[in-house]
Amino acid sequence: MKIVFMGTPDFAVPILDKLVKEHVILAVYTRAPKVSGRGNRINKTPVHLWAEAHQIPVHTPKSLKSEEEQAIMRSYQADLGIVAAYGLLLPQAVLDMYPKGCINVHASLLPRWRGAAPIQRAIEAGDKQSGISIMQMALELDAGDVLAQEATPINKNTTGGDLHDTLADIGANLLCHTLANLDTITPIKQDESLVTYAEKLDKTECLIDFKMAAEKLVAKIRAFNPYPAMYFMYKGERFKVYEAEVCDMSDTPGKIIDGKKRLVITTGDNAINITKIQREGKQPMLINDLLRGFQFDNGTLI
RNA sequence: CGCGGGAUAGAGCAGCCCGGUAGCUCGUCAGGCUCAUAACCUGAAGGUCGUUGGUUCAAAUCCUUCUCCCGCAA
Repeated sequence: MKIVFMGTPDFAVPILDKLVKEHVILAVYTRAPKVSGRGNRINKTPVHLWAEAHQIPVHTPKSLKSEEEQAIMRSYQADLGIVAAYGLLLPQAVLDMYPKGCINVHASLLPRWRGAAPIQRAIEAGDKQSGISIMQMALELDAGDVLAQEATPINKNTTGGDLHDTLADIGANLLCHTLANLDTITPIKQDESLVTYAEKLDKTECLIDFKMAAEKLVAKIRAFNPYPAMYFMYKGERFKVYEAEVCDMSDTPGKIIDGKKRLVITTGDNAINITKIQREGKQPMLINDLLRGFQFDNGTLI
């Protein structure tokens, strides 16, 4: 099939890799390059770079609402639009533009976790599984009829990064499988009573609140590993926490109980034993490595 | 030119401000002790102190070039 692809982050790249082998990608739409990163350089999105490497035309409109942009998109005369974490809303005119409509790859088992950060929110909430939903897009966000789903388990060690990679992979395969069988699939409406929303990740929620329950905190740390990463401040320095486990011990929340041979800090109900950490200016490392040359003062309240 | 931290033994760090034979914790290897151990004791190996040039009697340390890594902000 002839396809116009719309996507932005890393998540979309494995999907493109797979898609390009089985279909014709006429054009790629992605977010415009913007000033970002160290040195404030102008950086192109991962999808943008992929498209350039494959010599496929790239468009980076700020919006698809204008007639002009829609006319450009229409000129490709594609059969189908594919969307994977694009970041722009598609107007009805765009959805109607393609004979086969627009199909979206979403990283959750819809109707659970519609929205911006389904991968992290699923882990944070303690879900036992996540998955990919392929859906026929509707105007309302992530509300379209589901064409296919595939689940994957979330276990005690699954990080946000792990799940991201796994789902991108599943998404690529499931999308291609779905496209191959598109004519035989019966779309299924989402059960509106089961809808939940995955709030966008916010920097302000990354500062660890040690009054939280240990178990919830550990889940959030896992969900936010490796990005955006939960952290705490100690003597004016930021420490990102990548891995931690619940630990039986009770005291004033936020107190360093043991900072010499391991790092145990109390929480609202219990305590967490931090096992992987990153200092400013350093790579993430196991706590044992850090403690060979760096020590936390016992009894310090964070 | 957005702000800032860092590169020292296999790992993690100190030393740098106030130049003077490179150190700590751990790991590794050898030996010892022990019923036994991730315990303890003794000993050993292992570093052109990221790169370039300079200052100096002398540079990990002061100045300079470049490379790489990372935190913040957006």
